[in-house]
Amino acid sequence: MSTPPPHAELVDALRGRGMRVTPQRLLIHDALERIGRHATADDVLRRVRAQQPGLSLPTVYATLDLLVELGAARRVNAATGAALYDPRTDPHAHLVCERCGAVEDVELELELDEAALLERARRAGTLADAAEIVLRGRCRACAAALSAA
Amino acid sequence: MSTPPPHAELVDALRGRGMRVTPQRLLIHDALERIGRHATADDVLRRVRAQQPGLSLPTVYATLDLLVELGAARRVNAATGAALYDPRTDPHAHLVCERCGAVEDVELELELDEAALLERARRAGTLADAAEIVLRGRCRACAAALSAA
DNA sequence: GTCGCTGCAAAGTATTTGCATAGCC
DNA sequence: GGCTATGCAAATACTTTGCAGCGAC
Repeated sequence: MSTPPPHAELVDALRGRGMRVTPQRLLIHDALERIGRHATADDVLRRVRAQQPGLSLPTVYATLDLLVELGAARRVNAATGAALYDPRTDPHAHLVCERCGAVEDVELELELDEAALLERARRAGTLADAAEIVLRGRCRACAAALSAA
Repeated sequence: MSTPPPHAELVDALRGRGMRVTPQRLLIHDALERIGRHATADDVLRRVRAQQPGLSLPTVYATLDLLVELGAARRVNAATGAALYDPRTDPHAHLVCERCGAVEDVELELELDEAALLERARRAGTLADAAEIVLRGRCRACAAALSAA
């Protein structure tokens, strides 16, 4: 099979920083990847509980924040109550639907993607290293429902 | 004097919606304008307490959210703990300094301002009506301190 | 006079912290 | 075996809600 060694990158990143490779970290990383989209700490906990019943929410928070620091995830503050952790690390925005509450990915374009924002911030004298774009309005489904009415 | 009638726009907006013009609403609006930059609900409360000792935090939250709805302020989720309310309603981004915790304005450019993001989101089938851009990194002062070292 | 807004208190939720133990290195 | 990460519990912090009284209209 051509399956790459699982977690290879995460293990390397941890080892490279002298951090420990624990089953919790691997499971949480795996769970977020499998969910495949932005999820709350609680979502991740529920997903992992089946395989690791003892796992605790503080550990999930600590590990997700660690993944963010390692560049393996992003934290999204949609202000929907709980923070979201997103396994996608490529440039894209999030739209919070004010009708149904859903959080949906929106693809950016080159000219207005996050790299351009970081570059702009640097020209303003800062050292920005991450950009988060949150839109509010109606998601595709709710927008379609509205225009049909 | 050329001083415009104070609160004229806010009063009109409230009346237009059949809402009441209360001293609390005028004071909170005034306080946020005077602070002139993003402030927490608590910042606003402290600012107003001198003139209106009885004013309560729930009223401040309700009123600030009302100002946002009326387009007289914007809510910024910097994830620094408390939400920020910003009297500036023109397109600009916010940078959260990961060294000193400060939140600083960053001016955008036409090509990547919020209108462009909304337009992009509409092309993706949504009905986005607001965009919030939060950068993370080092503010100007901390960036300068770093490069001096 | 009516109905919406305010003040107070309290609840609810998300996230972090402290400390003892377990387990990776 | 040392020292970090985990699990548990509790604490903290922000924001919202429920309800009674006041005041704008």
